[in-house]
Amino acid sequence: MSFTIKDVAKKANVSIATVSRIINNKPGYSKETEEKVLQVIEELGYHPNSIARGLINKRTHTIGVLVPKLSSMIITEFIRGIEDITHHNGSSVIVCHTESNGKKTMKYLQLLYEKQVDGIIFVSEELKEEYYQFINRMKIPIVLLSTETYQFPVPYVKVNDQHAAFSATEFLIKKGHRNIGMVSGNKEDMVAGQSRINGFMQAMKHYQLPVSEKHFVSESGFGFDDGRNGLPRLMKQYPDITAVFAASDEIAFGILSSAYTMKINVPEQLSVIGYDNLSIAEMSIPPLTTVAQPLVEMGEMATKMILEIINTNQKVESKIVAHRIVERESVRDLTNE
Amino acid sequence: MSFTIKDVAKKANVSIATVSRIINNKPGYSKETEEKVLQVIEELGYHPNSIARGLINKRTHTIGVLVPKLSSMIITEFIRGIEDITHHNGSSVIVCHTESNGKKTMKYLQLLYEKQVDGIIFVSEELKEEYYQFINRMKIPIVLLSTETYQFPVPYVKVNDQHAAFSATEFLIKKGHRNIGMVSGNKEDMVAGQSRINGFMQAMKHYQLPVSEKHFVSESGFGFDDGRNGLPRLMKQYPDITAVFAASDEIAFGILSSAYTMKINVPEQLSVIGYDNLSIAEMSIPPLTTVAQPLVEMGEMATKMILEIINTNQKVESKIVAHRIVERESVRDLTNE
DNA sequence: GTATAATGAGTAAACGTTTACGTATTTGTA
DNA sequence: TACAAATACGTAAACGTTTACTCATTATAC
Repeated sequence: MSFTIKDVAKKANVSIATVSRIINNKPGYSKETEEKVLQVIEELGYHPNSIARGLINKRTHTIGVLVPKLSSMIITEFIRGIEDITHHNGSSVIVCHTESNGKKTMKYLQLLYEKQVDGIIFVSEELKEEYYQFINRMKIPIVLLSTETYQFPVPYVKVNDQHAAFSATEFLIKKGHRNIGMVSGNKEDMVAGQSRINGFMQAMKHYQLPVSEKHFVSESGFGFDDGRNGLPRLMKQYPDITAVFAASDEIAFGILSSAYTMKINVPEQLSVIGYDNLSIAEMSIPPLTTVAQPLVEMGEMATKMILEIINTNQKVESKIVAHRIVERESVRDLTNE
Repeated sequence: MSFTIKDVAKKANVSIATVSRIINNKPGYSKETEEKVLQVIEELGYHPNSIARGLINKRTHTIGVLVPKLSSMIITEFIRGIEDITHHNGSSVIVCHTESNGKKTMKYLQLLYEKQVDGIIFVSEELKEEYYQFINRMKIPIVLLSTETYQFPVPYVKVNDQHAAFSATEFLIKKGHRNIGMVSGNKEDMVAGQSRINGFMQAMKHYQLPVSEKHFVSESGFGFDDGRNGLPRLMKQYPDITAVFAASDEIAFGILSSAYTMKINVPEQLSVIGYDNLSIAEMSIPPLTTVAQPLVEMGEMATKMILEIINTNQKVESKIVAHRIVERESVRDLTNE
């Protein structure tokens, strides 16, 4: 293998304690010894072994991230924010995708514990009791990202889904649309399911528009294919429709694609609003109007929170972050026509 | 903190050596002790500390991945393959994005060494001498993904870029196109720059088509904006163009978007072929014809290779993987018209 | 000049494992 | 029955650090 602190100590004719003090900037050595040791370190190309450090310090400078699936673009953006902050703080990240599978999640939780991560960011998924108990027993700090819990004292950062869905729907209404449908993802989904539907309904009711079964289509997930399948079904049960609220940008892309093959022009014949503001939302044709979650920033915030808990050992407050509508070209304005 | 092997040993009235043997399936204990110990482990919820294990075993079951930037979608797909195999092998991954910055790269290389990763996958970037020297001195196994080196004895997995670019161009030619342009990314890029241009030129020459300055436009990168900017420039210097080869799918999306705003119909007025076959290539409008690199599989292969090096301590062979054309709807067939 | 404090350094224990080695007990063999 | 071999365990060293303690030397104060 390569050199250890012992080699440095020997070559510099000092004790390992002194070397340790020097590389950690703890007092207790003279200018000359410092220089000598530093030079030896340089010569040898010595780098301290952080595994050994971790063992004694109980800090591994690693944080674990649990995500449902890696393929989802929204996850990618969260991770971007997370890795950014983590690396800026001299730590690194281990990402695990659970595929929303309880067994797998527990397995990864154990893995992360065994690897002694300093903290965990739990993303876009329900924090089940079993998970919480484990994390709690093992005393691993945790924060939730894009999900929440009423049951356990765990801080989170997310947008208010119902409110955001309300805003999206309201936006459509204010653009003069009356016949509005929704393609929702998995209704059972704790975080993105029912609350977005509720927001949609609430907006419709608030503006005294009828809302019934035919306005909805629920798919099994929040992906492209769900949108592709959803639109034809929705059009069939609700032919008068002029606008649709997609529960995610990926669903919206599916809708765009489906409309394209059905030769329905967006936004001339059909308006589409998405949810998330993925970075590719501006790349679609037409560019997608959507309700933005500040995804990268949310990742950053969650990371700062976990880091704060780790460093200060104190609780932090949950954060509801603001959403906003990003208007691009997929929604037609009916009001001034 | 939580329980250690000592706690288990004490509670089970055995020595820590016995406990260790049991959790590692090494011989040397009776059925009864095993049961007793296993039960205590269960009761206590004991999990071995892999930091301590790593210290003594010199295996951390962690591999490091160095990528140029995280935002690029192609990287995301590589990582998907990498994480999959890694996790299936009971290891985990630390991803570092270097932003193609030498200083940062060295910093991360040190980080990965300090964290004692078992191996490194180096993605889509030139392996500079400085990097190699470091890795070599530290004796960290490495494999290259989507990049190669003639200078150092390091295995890689990639497609033959020039060949693939040739195929893409040839595809266009066989569809009856004669006036073909190319939007290339950064020409300086070791891996995706000149060789794709060469493949394009080679195909043009092979089919006796003229090729000159006006056929090319080079941008600073391989992203969406590069495509968006590239198309107008290309159209200006080469108005007769009927087809364009984009050096990446992201560039192709930019071209699609640019064509949309310029009211140029794809593929009726302009054909576009991309490069990569990102998973979103089928989501674009129109769905993108492209030369496919098997991205996820390439990530998987690189991971299997690094794992093999780590486990067997032997060299492995580099792999050139096959590309193929994925025909979708962005290229017009001029031959039977 | 002596007592006291500050400085510069070394020694050794600790972190939580694995494992080489030693030893007592059991089993097998003749 | 006696002895060898196998089995079941324990002891202690090692992995590469950090750090509490200790101690000698030098500086400071009177």
